[in-house]
Amino acid sequence: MDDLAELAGVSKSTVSRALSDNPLVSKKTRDRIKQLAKEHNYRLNVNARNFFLKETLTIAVLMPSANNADWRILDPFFLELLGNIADALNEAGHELLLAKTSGQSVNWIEEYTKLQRCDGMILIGQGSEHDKINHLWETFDAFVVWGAKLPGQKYCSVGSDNFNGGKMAAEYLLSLGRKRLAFLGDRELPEVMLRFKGYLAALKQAGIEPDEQLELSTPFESDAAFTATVRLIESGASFDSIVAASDVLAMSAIRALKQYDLEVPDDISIIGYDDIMLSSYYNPALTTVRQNCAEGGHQMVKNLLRILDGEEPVSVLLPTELVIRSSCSGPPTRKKSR
Amino acid sequence: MDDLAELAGVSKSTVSRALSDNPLVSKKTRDRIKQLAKEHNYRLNVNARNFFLKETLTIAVLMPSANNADWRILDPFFLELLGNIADALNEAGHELLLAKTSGQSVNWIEEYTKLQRCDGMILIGQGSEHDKINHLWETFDAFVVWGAKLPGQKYCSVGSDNFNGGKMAAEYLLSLGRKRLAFLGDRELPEVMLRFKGYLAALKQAGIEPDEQLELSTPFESDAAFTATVRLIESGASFDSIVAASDVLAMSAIRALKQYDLEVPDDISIIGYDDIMLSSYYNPALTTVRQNCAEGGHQMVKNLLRILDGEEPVSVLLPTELVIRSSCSGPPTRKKSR
DNA sequence: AAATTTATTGCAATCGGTTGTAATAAGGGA
DNA sequence: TCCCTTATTACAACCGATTGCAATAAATTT
Repeated sequence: MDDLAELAGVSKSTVSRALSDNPLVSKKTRDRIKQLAKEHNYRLNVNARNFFLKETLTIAVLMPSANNADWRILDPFFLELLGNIADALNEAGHELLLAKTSGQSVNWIEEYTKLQRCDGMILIGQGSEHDKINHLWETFDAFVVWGAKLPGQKYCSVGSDNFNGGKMAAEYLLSLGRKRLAFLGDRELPEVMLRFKGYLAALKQAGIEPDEQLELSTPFESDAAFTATVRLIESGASFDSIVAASDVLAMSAIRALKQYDLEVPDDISIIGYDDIMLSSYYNPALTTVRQNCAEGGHQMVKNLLRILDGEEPVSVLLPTELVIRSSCSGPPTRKKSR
Repeated sequence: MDDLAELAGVSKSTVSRALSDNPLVSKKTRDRIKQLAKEHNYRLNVNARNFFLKETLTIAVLMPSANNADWRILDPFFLELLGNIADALNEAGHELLLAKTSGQSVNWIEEYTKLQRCDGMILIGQGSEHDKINHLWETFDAFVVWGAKLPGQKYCSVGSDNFNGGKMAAEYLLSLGRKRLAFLGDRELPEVMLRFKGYLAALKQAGIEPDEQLELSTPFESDAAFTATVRLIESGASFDSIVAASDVLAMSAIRALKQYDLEVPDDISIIGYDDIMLSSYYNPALTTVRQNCAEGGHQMVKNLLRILDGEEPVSVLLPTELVIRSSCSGPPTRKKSR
């Protein structure tokens, strides 16, 4: 920069101001300096700048890591979400740092930010840490979480309207004439819990008694859903449809059903959640509850930047949308349902 | 840090050295200072440190962006790969910056690094930029690419043995007694081109004349593969199996086949590539060529760090592995194949 | 005990920007 | 023409670490 200043015959400070479009510098010299900078392809050292300004223009995204081990077993939905966050961040001129806790505690979030690695964080899913996160918020607020909106929640979250999504899914099956709906998903996760409550609400509204036998709570991991479905089938419990808490779970379930020669959608109808890209490619194409993750990404970024500017964030509940494809149909045609 | 120095009754430089385990400082004071730092939970300002040392301990990963527009339409395989890169980077104590070109030219790679945003880059796929990248390498080498190993290539790449993978896929179908193999994939991409060549080699070896009608070159985008398959079916060309250049393409193709009441694997067998997580969930479960993307992630990181240390990188060709599931079977049983 | 070597520690410059404040140049009115 | 106001530009301190080199303290040798 000193060199550039010399070239332009001005001082370093003038160059600095010129490059940042500071009106203290006359437009003429500003343009001249910018021109020179371009010619000599001078690049501003972002590191130095960030160092002085104490900001990083970087947001870290913390992906959930199942059992703090590898997160290769990630749901494609989160990855799509990540893409959308990246887009939104880019538009806002920020960088995206992909972070990983590897079993750290919640206040690692604060540590990490204070370390000046990032200006703030986006957490994907509050998991079972809701209380801790709520507590963290009291002293440190530079984060936004993707997930459920819980009672008494103080931090800012963005997520789909899980209760309604679950309700919508169950209602749809009921409207098709299905009566024995199973629920599949890990209720430890608050988002899933809400979807489950929505499912219960729909049953209640239809005057159907919930049946605990049909409430499958399986961990998020790869094959647990498959096994759970198999167990359900073998238990002999009667069911004619499944509300799954994610598309991946739905797919696992379908695989299990096929193995027992149960046809989807005829014998058993099944509805997923998320509408990941591959749902439409699936066979049968998955009827599912769509989460608008593009909007979600934008809202999270918007809120985080708002917080960093000292403004009030506003949690948002994105509307969910039913995407009807072919994995659900009217009441069982064959006798094979149980 | 000054405060800490005062607290410890030593100078700032001693503190700095103590915290970085410099043997110039006696072990006793080193421990004492570290202890104090912990007590007063002092955190080193990484930004300041990086600024001085001119390094960032950050590696940027550049994901391919179809038509320089949104990369929401990303193949899950790349996302799995991303996860593995993140793991490898973490082990090596580096951060992962997720970058996006948004239509910039190749030498943006150099710009970006020189800007001190990262120490180096990992490019996912060389796309059609092979020559430019090769040229860039002459003057700037802080990057590694995931992709094909091409003749005359100077830069370092890590990727699966695409030629062999393609060959392996075709050979498997041939070994099952299939004779009319179609190929589905975008040959503009060098990786796909190599798989295609492997496919051709297998045909040749089996004494089968390739048929241009069966060589579908479709862009990577979402529905192109579906349409291409439909066109193939409607063209009336006779084929009994498909070698797809990715699992996602295979899934699209299967959807098209189903629509025309062609059974997979009986009427048409189909083999994918990648072995993404959902392949085993698919219906039918996809027989596919597995790329070891965990190993791939590690190798890329290892090579990049090697380059940054001034050592020679070594391109690697990962062995591929055939994963047999149920989307391929012996010769067509029904007459429906065309 | 003095001299010399070796082990620690401190001083001060430095990285490459930004910005408050002082200094200078330009413009306007009397 | 001179003085005062306003628009530009320059000076220099600062951000928070690292490190070469000088200085001091401790240990060893004579």
